[in-house]
Amino acid sequence: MTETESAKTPRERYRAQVRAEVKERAWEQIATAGASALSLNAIAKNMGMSGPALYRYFASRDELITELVRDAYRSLADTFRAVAERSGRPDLAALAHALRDWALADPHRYFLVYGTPIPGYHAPEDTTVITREIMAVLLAALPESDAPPSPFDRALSFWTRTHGVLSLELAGHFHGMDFDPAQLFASEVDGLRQES
Amino acid sequence: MTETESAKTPRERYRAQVRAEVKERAWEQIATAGASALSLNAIAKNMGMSGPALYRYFASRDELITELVRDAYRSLADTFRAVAERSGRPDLAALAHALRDWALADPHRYFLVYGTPIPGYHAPEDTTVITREIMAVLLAALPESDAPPSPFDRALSFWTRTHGVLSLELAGHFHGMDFDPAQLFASEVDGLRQES
DNA sequence: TGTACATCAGTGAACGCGCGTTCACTGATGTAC
DNA sequence: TGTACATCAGTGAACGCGCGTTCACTGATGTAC
Repeated sequence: MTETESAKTPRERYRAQVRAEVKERAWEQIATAGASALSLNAIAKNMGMSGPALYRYFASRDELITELVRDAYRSLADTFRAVAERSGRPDLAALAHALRDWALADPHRYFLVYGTPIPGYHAPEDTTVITREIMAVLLAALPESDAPPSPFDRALSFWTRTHGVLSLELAGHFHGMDFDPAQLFASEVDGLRQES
Repeated sequence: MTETESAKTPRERYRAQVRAEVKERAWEQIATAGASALSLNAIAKNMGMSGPALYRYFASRDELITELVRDAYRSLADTFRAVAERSGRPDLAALAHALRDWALADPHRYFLVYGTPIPGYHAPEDTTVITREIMAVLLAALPESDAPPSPFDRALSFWTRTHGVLSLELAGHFHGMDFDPAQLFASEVDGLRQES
């Protein structure tokens, strides 16, 4: 028997399952009332358990949030990697499109990572590893050019432009304005090509 | 005696003063713990008053938040107007610079307006009047061009690009990356000119 | 200028609520012989 | 296969906390004659 995922005792499998369900409910709760309203007691009640029971699975509320943040980053990194692997040489449009889909699929997950920082909560250090992974995929889609801007500068522009549209769109700042955010998003990314 | 600001009874002046102080403390609290942690009781204690006393000045917590949101919008609109009046024909760079200064001066105020929506809270309808005012100043800085994009489209790009840099910068996503956000900000706004 | 009354700011007690977290305990599940 | 023991999931009670909000009340400020 090797040390694979499946080499788990029934108890370990059960633990993993409960942890997963807690996180699922946590996401539901975040989607309803936002990240700052995340409550272990409410999640427990929702699962038909008593509050203290969850302390078998998460040391504290902060640890749960940290897990969610990590999962969100991981999910985005996987999405980017999938795009890169599908198309041999990924182009910016494909990555942008994937990012937008990822954000729209779960706006609260997006805001958990890229929104207003949660007061008193500090993201774990190791997320920088994942962000570098995301950045690496992006840089691979940006071949070195003769003149400035450098690939790194263009990657930054990609990042700020996409988030500019997404954060305003998801926060509802385009409500009542008669235009298509998807088109604005696309043209902002497209503009990256023909700039000096 | 005319119906001017100064034609207030001492009691009215006192009320206005206390309301102002409550809001001041509210901003301090937001700066420390974020908008979702805003608490009337804590503000009252901070002012050396009992909690219920504030209900003479604000009908509810939501009304206080609404006031703060309105003041924040108002402040930005005034900033924009001041730029427009100072320079006869305001250019984008000046407006962008003013926006950035405004955001950096009080990141929490920025996030209250443009950050992750506060769960369960809905901004008052009349803020759209102020946002239109801001948009009008911006459009005045963008003369009609022969070819697309239209001034409106360029105003949108201005808006999303500036917020893209600002929201990522203020949320700390540039930490540890070796570059100057101010320069990125400037070059993003600058790029608006030379695009198709 | 003085008195009688109305207005209004602020208090303390109370209500009902939910939070994170600790703790001693019960009962079920797994392990060793 | 059966028994003895260890491990661990989950419970209910409790602690201390703070919240928004209502209410009956006191005392100070302003108004009318």
